Amino acid sequence: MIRSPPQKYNPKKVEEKILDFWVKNDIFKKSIEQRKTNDSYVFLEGPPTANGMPHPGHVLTRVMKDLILRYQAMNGYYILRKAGWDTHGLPVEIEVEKKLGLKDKHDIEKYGLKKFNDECKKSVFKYENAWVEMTKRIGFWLDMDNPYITLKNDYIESVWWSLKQAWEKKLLYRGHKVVPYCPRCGTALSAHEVAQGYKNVEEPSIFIKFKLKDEDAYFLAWTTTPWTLISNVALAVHPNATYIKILYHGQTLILAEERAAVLLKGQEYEMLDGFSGKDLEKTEYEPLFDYAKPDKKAWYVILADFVTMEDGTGIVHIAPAFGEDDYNVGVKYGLPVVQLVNLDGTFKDEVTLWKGQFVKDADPSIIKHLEKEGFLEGTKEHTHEYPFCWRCDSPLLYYAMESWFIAMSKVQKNLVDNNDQINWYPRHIQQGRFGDFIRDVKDWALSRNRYWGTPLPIWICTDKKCKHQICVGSVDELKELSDEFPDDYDLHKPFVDELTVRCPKCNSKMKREKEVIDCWYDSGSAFFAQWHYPFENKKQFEENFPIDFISEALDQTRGWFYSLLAISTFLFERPPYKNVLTLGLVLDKDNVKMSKSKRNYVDPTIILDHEGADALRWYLLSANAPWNSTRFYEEAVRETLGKFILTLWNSYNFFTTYASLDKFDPRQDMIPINDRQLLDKWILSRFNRTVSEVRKYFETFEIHKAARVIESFLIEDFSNWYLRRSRKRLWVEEKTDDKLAGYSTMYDVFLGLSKLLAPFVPFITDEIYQNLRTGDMPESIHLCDYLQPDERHIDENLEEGMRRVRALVEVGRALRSKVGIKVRYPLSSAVIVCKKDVEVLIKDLLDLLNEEINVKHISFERDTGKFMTKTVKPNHSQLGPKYKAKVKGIVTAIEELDEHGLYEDLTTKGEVALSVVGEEIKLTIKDFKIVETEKEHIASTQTEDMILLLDTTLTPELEAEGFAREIVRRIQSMRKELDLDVEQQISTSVGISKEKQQMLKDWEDYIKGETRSQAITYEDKPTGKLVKTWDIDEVKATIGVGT
RNA sequence: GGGCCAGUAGCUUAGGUUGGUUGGAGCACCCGGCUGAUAACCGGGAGGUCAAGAGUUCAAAUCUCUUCUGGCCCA
Repeated sequence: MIRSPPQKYNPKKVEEKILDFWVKNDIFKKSIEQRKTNDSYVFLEGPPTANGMPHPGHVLTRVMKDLILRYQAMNGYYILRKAGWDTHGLPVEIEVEKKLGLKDKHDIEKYGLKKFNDECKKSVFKYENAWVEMTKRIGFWLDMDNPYITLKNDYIESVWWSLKQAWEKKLLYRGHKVVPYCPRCGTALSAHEVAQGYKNVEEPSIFIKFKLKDEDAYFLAWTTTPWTLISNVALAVHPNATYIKILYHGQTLILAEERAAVLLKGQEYEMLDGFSGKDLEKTEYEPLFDYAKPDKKAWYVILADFVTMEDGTGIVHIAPAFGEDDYNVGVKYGLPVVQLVNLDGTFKDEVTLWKGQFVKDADPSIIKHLEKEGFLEGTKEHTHEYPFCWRCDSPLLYYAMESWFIAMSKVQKNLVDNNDQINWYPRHIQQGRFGDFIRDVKDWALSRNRYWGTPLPIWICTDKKCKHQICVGSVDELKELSDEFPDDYDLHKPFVDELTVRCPKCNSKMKREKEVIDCWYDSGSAFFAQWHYPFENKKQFEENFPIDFISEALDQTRGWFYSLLAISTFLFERPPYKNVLTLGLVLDKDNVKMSKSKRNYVDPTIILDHEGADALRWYLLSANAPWNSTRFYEEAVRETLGKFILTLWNSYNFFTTYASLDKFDPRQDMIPINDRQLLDKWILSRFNRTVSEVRKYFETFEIHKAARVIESFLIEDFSNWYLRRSRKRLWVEEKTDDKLAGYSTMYDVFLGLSKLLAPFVPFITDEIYQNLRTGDMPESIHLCDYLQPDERHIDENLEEGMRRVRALVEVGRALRSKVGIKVRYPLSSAVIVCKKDVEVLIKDLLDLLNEEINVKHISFERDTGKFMTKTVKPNHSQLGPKYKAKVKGIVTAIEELDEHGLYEDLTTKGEVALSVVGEEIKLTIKDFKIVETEKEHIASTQTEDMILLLDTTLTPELEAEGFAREIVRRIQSMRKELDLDVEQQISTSVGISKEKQQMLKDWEDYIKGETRSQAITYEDKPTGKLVKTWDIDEVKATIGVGT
């Protein structure tokens, strides 16, 4: 039996009830288990780090993943939804350092690695509860009881296995490379980590003069990093550029001609000489500082192609220790690597003036010093992007460091091929942002000089002669090599470093390379490591590879999306996933990216409490294309609640109120669709079309479009038209077939709509479903199948006819408002002038039009002749050019003619002859404008190819009927004010003039019926529970309502 | 400096592939109507140099180029 739910919708209460229902009845588990024998749809959860609170961006990814998975599940696919946690890496260490008050790596070692890593392990799950709660609360169905966790021994063992594969393919090497380095974290960062942290900064850039050794002249160079000048060893020029020597403010300077033209524009200088870059090679100059004691020849001009003429002076200062280009060109020329900076980013002791200072902080003081020494030519504020550490926000330094690498450049071709096989949404990322990155792939700097991470499984023999290197690929292998290996072990530091490992060649002790690995490698291994492959679950791995669908935010493009592809490419030589949906960022109300530091993000739990998960989900899913950024703020979600969720609830409430009153039973009372009204057939046609569009949009992940077609179906078609037009049908006392047809249709639509919406808004849909379902249906909507459109119920002509009728209603109402006759007053007739085929489309739907614009009778005509008068007026723009000065005379002549006769003559004879100042002029219809005017008591309007005419005559009878409706409306509003039940009977007394009483006489039954009045009495002073006096168009009426 | 995405009413946005009547909606505002759906509904009004400029074309919000602004990514 259909119940009538509470009128007010309380999102939090309903959603918590449904959550409880799911848990108590194991619905999530059942939704997976019941599809166990079906084809599977493989999903991989990108593991979040649980050591920070979830924010709106995380909510968006989780909502989107859930939507797709629910959709595919309802389509019958078997989907595992294993949760995952990313647990290693710097962010965790930083948290712990803060907590323990440790300032740097030295502090950590002093504190003890075992204790430190134990703290890290604890810290990782600090916010796990908040994450689990959020995930559940928003309705993201994820198996959080059996997650994969990157810190587990099994997981690490799988990662080691994969590294050994790389080792055996000779892809792992220890290299020397200039890498972005975080002085605070004390570790190098990989390219995709650097990519996380570019910021625009405004910094001083300076022009410096380097004095030539054998001449009283200066090279003018430019830099944005003054602190690197101390380690300067060379100046680079472009071999093919032209350089000039000039006299400027009494000094001789050398710089690129092209740059001089820009920098010294409008200033006076004297050209002394010119040469090409090549001519300058090997020219020696004097160092700015004497701190460096290079072991090789330094301080001369070298040639380099990377010198640009876009900024600076065309002369670039070279410090091989601090730049990739610098390092490479240094190798070529055999330049010394002068390294005067400690690993913590401070100057070494030999730099007496600034020793111990952080290099970037020393910039202003260095600039001052250069100025004092006369080497500074000028400064300029320069805005550019500079990389910062993605976690601790320190500015990165470029450093020549030793590190372990994976030679991704060797498999670049495979990466490109594999990328080509992936479906990217949106498409442009494939060859754009991601493709660019892959085509120019750099070797992956894998090792990290840190503590909390998967240890690099490489051991090197300590014997000076042997130096044998091994990469360990399993726990058994390590056991084999170790003197002692306990049963209770933990594959982290310091355990792995405390093992005594023997060299298989010489039996000497081996020492592990002390680094841990990039945590992006951990998460990128998830597709096999989650199964402890290849040590266990081989079958499961094979069934779940490749992955059908992954989805994360745009910032993962070169993060997780890349690390998955990279690892899968060198391990299995194939792409790891087939479809990847890249999500836009979540921005605040002012279009600014949400970040902790700006504190501009909304706490999702507040919105979940106020507006609920469904409204939150619907907003995120419908606001924008998934890959576009979406603004997020509470008012927006509140609007969604009002517009969509509550419209759904109110219309559902409307249906159930009446259906329960009539004890509508879907098992017995359903009327076959063929026996229902056109209106019913129409909404079912619209519904099935909506279903088919929704499915179409899912194919291409155009989720916003899917959501919008549903929204417009619900609001425009179903709520604002179908239900509005069906109200009267439900208002009859008896259980008529038509009323049952209405209930049947509403039942069909609500049941169908709930299924259609279930993946989007899983709570309210299950709430509705629970009320509508009959015993033979699954116990939750999430155990149902998704809908297929039923083509038999799609009726093109019916939809087109209805569209036209609605268009007529629109202009009809506008017309009434224009002529000033309220809709409440009926008019006797309307005429539609249109073609035969249009008439066929709409003739069966005219009852709707009748009621909406309140006319007694509607008929069709092919032309407007009976109602409109056609006259003609001279068309000046035609006549003007032809007759010039005579026009005035022509117009006067026309005015003297009978205007009706004129039109007749023009249409029958084709022309009229006028005599103007003795001259005969013949005019055709083209020389006139045709003007149509309505005859008396006719109003006209037009839409598309249909003209609607109204007879505006108000007879006394019509006026009486309208007045009766005025009275009804007042009584109804009083009923409402009294908060009466729908069925409650009342007694009504009316105080009104005798004349109006007479008017109402014929309509008493109507008034009684509409207002459920047992009797209507006329009294001078009406009585009742509520008595009100109304002004009805200057008529005073006092009405009393009693129960 | 390069790449990608975007810029439409006060706000949120549709349309853009396939150029073609007067650029649609919603929120907010004003006027009117309707209502036994009270976080409603219907009609009307006001609000747009479709970021700017140029080009192609009979015709450009739509295609092309340039510029500006914002976002993201890279160097």
